[in-house]
Amino acid sequence: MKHLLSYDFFTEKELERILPSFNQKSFKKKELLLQEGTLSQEVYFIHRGCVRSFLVDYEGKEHSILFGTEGYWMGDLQSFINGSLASYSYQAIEPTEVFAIKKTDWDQLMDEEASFQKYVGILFRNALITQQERIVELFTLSAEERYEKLEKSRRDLLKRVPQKHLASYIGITPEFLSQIRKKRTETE
Amino acid sequence: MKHLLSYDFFTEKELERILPSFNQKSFKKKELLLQEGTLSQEVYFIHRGCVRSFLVDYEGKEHSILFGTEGYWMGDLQSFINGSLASYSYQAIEPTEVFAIKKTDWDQLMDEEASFQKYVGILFRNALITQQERIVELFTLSAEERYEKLEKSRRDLLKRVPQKHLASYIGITPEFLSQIRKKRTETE
DNA sequence: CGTTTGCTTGAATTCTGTCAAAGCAGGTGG
DNA sequence: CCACCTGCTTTGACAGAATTCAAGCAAACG
Repeated sequence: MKHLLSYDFFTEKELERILPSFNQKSFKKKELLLQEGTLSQEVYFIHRGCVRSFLVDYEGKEHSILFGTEGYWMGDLQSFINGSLASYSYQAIEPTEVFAIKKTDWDQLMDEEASFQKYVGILFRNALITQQERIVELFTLSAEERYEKLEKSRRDLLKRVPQKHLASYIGITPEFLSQIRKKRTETE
Repeated sequence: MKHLLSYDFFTEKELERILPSFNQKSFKKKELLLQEGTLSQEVYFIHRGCVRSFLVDYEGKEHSILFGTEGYWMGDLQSFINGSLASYSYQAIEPTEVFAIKKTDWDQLMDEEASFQKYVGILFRNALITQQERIVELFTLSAEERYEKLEKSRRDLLKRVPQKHLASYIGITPEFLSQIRKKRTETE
C-alpha cells in the first residue's frame, strides 16, 4: 500500500488507523468495477492499472468521462455518498489492482479520523477545480486543441487507452480523431 | 441573514458562532465582485440578486461558467483556497446583496466549527456532482437540448440573464441561440 | 433625443458527425 | 504456428451543425 503513503499526507500513526479499512482487489481487463444502475458500495484507490468511467446515452453511445491510473481515486460519488443508483459504469482497461474501502468503513473513518476527513476535503476540492477546468476547455477549445491538451497533460493515456475512448473523452467521434491525427502528422 | 438559516442545516447555537464571520455587501448591476487576475480574499453567499462567473479566452471572447442566484455560493475556489490568482471574473447581473466571508474567518471556522466544516464538505460534494452532470450534458446533448434543459432547470434565469450570456453558458454563439429560439417558436 | 447595447437574420464558411468500405491489428482455437 | 475472427483504426465522400460576418432593428439609457 505504498501509494496511499506516498502522498505523504498522513503520519505513521494515522496510517495505522486508516489502512486496515482497505482491502486489496484485482480486476481483469474489461472487467467492471461497478455497473450503471447498481448501488456503489465501495470506492477505489488505484494502485496499478487503468480504469475508465463511462455512460451510455439515450442513443446507446458510450461516453468516457474519466480515466484513472496509478494514484487516482475512482468511484461513483453520487451513488456511494447519496445511496442512489450509479449513473456511470467503471471498467478496467488493463489488469488493475486497487485498494477498496466500503461505505461503512468510509463513514467510520470520516467520523473518527480527522486527518482522513481533511484528506477527503482536499480530494474533493481538487476534483472540483479539475472538473471546472475541463468544462472551460470544452467551451474554449476546438476538438484539435483538446486533443493536444490531452497529449500534454496525460501522455501516458495515449498508449494505454484505445483511440475510441480517447475520442469520446474529448467529445468527438473516433473517425474525426483519426482525421485530426492524420492532419497533424502531415503538417509536422 | 435568513437564507443561511433557511438551509436549516445549523442549530441556533452553531449559527451564533458562524454568522458573526459574515459581512453584508452590495453590488450594483455590472459591478465586479472579483476580477480575473486578482487574489480572491472572500467568498459570497447570495442573498438577493444574480451573479455570473465568466472567463475571457485567448481570442477575447467571454464564456459564462456559472450563474448564482438567491441561496447560491459564489467564489473562486482556486484563488480563495490555494491563494493563486483568479482565472475567472465574477459580475453582478442585477443589483445584488451578498454575505461575504473573508479567508481568515473562513479558515478559522473550518478549524474550530465542526458543523461548518461538514456543511462545506456537503457543499463541495454537491458542486462536484452538479459539475459532473454538466460535463455529461455537454457530451450527450445537442445545443438545442442543452437549451431546453436550461429552460427546465433554471427557468428563472431566462428572464433575468441576457441571451448572450445564456448562449455562452450552454456553449454556443448568441446568433445560434437566436436560430434555436426562432425554430422552436415556429415548430410549436 | 442620440447613443449604446443587445437581439435577430441571412449567406458564406468552417467544423464535426455520419456512413460505408477497407485495412490492420490482436486474440483464439485448431 | 497458422488461419480465422473480431474489433479497432483509417479513409473519403457527404450531410448537418455551429460559427462568422455584416447588416438592420429594437430596446434601454443617459
